[in-house]
Amino acid sequence: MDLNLARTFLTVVYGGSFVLAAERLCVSQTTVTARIKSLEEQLGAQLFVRSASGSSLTPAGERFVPHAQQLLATWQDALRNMSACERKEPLRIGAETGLWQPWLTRWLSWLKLEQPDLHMQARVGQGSMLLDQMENGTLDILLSHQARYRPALHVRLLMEETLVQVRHVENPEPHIQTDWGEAFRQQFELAFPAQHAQIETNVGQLALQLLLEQGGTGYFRSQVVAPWLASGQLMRVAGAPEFSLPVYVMTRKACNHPQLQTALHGIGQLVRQPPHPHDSAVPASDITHE
Amino acid sequence: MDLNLARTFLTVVYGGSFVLAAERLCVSQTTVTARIKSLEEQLGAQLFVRSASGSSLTPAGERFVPHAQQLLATWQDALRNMSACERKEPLRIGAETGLWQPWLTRWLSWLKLEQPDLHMQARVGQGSMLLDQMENGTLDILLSHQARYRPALHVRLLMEETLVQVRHVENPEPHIQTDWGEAFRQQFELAFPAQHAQIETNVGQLALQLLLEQGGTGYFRSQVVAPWLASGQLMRVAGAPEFSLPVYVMTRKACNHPQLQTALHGIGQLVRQPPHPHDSAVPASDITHE
DNA sequence: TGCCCTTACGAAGAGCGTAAGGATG
DNA sequence: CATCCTTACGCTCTTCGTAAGGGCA
Repeated sequence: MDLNLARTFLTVVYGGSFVLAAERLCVSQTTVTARIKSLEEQLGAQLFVRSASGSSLTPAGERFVPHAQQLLATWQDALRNMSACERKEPLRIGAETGLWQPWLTRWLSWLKLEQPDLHMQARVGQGSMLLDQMENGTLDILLSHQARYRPALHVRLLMEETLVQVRHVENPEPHIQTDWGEAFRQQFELAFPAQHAQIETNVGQLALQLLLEQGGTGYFRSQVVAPWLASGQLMRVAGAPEFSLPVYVMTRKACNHPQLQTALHGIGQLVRQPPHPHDSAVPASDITHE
Repeated sequence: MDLNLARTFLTVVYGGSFVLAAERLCVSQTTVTARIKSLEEQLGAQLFVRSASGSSLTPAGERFVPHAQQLLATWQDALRNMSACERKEPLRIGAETGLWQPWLTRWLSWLKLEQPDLHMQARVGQGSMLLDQMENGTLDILLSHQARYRPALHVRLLMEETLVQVRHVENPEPHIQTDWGEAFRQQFELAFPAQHAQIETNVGQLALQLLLEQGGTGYFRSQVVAPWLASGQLMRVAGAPEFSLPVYVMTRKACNHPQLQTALHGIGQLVRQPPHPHDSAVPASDITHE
């Protein structure tokens, strides 16, 4: 029995439906189905009554609730107790400016859920500055678009995002340039040798907000702009090349923080998940929240 | 976190070494290493001090013991509570005579460990009789060398054992014939048309015991006789053909006993494991225990 | 028809065993 | 140098996501 099953069970209980639980747990709905099914088999009893309006507990499910709570509570307790005597030094996590949304934020909340008592320190900044900190030993783990290979560092390619050029439907001006890192800059200058941006920024969300309000053209991560492309507010610029934007996660080999592996595992999980409904379904509020 | 990790942890604690824990859990020793390592990573603390004379708890490990116990106890409690209101009808398990050792015995003890409160009924007998019971609906799950395909039954090939002919090193007489089932009998008569056995039995272990004490020749499962072949008490009969002996597990599709899946899963696990050290290392005592 | 859940299936990852190597008394 | 544990590697099974289907208002 995996404690994930108990957690999934309770999430369904609290939410009242598999769909909602899936969202809260950041997994697909079929995964919730499979987990509940597995739990039901192990317990030898049906836990939920499925209906068109959601799922409600059977008597057996009702009786399992306190046990599930106890299991999770015991585990949390154990985590607390263990980390209590461990080094109090925080796990220092860095992310390049373009990456804190949504990856760093999701990552931190995942970590907080998983290790409630973990002391962590999050920094957002220029890639090269953070890379220096990694080498200094003043940063433990870094999310960046640029990799720097050193004997003391461990580099892993997390994923490849795609940058596409989009424009406001009505007004293609001004040209807004986002600093997506050194590698992108080089590629971009090769593709558009004579182009000079009217506006430059180092935060994608800022550029996007400007573009939506004032009009303009610029490069953005395809996942991020997908909802506006769908709604017709933005459109792809015909003929503009796409760029690939790798994301690396780096760690110091010398870092022996006990939760380093946990953190690495967590970010690995997150990037494999599809864009969360919340992230794309309510684009307007996403922007205003910044 | 999987509860297996907690169970493994406690087994190591009680036994004092990874090797011993591996034996008790019927897994390889590297598996124990991996599980403990995983647990240590999730807890962010080292649990054992490894030494040449075994493993002892670190302070952190010491503190984790009660939590691990609590986790397992809670889960056992949940199982008890769930099955308490379930049908009281026992899960009826059958096995053909040749299969109760070692498979049925291991299976039952695994089930008892996994589902302490499961009410079960074990029957050993002639394959055809048990097959009839399956069709009658008076048996839920059956381990047999013969398959019978019926719409109401679900058949799965569990594994293929190999029968080899062996003889006592000094004395090849008498010829002892074990009834390994219908399929084997047919194959055997094809291979040895004129042969008539001096002694017939329907229990392999009985034949083996006779053969070891009195001398003789006969067909046995290769895994079972391996230790005596190695020790030189027995030898293969040159030129004698090998026979393949399939093992099927059958279930009634109509059976909705809540623990049926658990049981199926368990036997699937067991057959994938190598012959347990105990089973082959101490052949003499194995025999006398019967 | 829309919502909620299940089934089928392929791909990625986890778990486990074998074989070989390091440490420690 | 024997015992106990770890590492490396390959295989298998599990798990998860995508796509498609069923039941119920």
